[in-house]
Amino acid sequence: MNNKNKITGNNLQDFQVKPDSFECSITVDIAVFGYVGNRLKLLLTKRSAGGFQDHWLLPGGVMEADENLKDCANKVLYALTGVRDIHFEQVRVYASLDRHPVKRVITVSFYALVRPENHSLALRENVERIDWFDIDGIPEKLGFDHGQIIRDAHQFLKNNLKDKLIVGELLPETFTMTELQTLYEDILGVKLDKRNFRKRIFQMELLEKTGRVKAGVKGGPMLYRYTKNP
Amino acid sequence: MNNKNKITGNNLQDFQVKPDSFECSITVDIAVFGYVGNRLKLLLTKRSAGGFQDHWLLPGGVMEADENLKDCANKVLYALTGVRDIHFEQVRVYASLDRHPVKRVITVSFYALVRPENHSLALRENVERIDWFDIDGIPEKLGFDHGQIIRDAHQFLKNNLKDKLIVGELLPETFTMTELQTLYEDILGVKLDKRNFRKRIFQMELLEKTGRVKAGVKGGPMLYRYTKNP
DNA sequence: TGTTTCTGTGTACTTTTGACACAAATGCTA
DNA sequence: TAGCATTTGTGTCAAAAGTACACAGAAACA
Repeated sequence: MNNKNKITGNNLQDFQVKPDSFECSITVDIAVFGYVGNRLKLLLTKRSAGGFQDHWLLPGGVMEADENLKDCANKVLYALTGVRDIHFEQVRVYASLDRHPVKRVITVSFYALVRPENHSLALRENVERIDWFDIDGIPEKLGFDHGQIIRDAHQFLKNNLKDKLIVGELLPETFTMTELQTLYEDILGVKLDKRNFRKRIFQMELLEKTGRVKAGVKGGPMLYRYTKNP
Repeated sequence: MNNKNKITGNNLQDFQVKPDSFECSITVDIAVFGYVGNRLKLLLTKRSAGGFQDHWLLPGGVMEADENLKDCANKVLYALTGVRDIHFEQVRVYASLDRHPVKRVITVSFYALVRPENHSLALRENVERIDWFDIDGIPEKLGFDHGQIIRDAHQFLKNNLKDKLIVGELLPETFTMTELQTLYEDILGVKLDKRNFRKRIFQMELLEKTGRVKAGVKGGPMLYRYTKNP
């Protein structure tokens, strides 16, 4: 194998001596954001075996030979949360040499938005605990480089929120303006003006009134839903 | 290996039977943008061996066991263009099962901005041609999924241009406002108003006058440079 | 039924964006 | 070298978007 071949790289057919690959695992880690009790939360797990037993970890899984990234992320998400076909997006790749203590692991991170009350959490084998954490109350003891992955995913979520109304699965089918605003505030970590927020949201023309008000709340707030065909 | 282990994934220590990996190559493809003759260009190569001989390809290379993504991207960029330590950024990962005809290949794409006149191109082994193409004149016959990778990288560049003045290496050390504006127009694919563009750029306070004017151009345009410590 | 708490709304001000034209500087050429 | 052609460099005004701000009405709760 000469160096030129390595550089030009794409022509893998040319390699006869040894393959252009090395022992390494490809994994997917998912930052699953949820919205519980008016707080933005992140789903973390704690392992009952192996290293990092006293650390919290993002849910993640190993990619297999016959699946692509989306399939893998879907599989992991479904297996851990029971959620299928949720909106999630690739964030970035982590491939430092020393990020895993045992072997080379290359990880692609995603983020997903779910509504926790739709899915009960179950402890799996090798998972000792699984819990939602306030975004500003993430445990300090995180395994691997998951602290960085979480920061990156949260920033990615903030950036996306600027343009798009991508709260997707985070809210119930119908919701009040205050609920939507509180969600925005919690994701962005800032306080927003009620009247200006409503102005901004309404002129996106993505929501419609349901005609019903939410019971049990003073003031009788109107319930909204996403417009079907925007 | 039970399924639970696969799902929780991060605990690779637990696997004794077979590793959580499969035969696959990790490669890096770089969308190298340059600016020649007032046109935004993209660097492409044509192979002289292997498949896709009549197709153009992004420069790319195989990652090795002892290097991380940045090192690998630097290596590839240096080997192909002679450029070192250039600003480049991760764009995204491509991992479809069928994107390479021979084996499983997972590719991380980057983009880089260089100034072609600083670096002469050399044909390497297995590279039959190497050339700059206008961004709106990219050949149709591209190997693998490089058409998609190029579109994604170009979009990424556009998005970044909105906030930051990241023209980095694309212009010479000193340049006129018109040159900078033409570059912006070519990256974004739109016409901009001269006075509004200058207003926007100046209030970023990233440029300073050199005090010299560019010779050979009517009107005697002022030359600017980046402010050293912003 | 009174009190408390939350909702829902409009206006004035500031900032940002976008459209638009002409005199001065230099290159070019006859 | 004089005149012409081209390119630079600059300001104002209008529209749009963003920001600050207060109070009456609805429903819960006691």
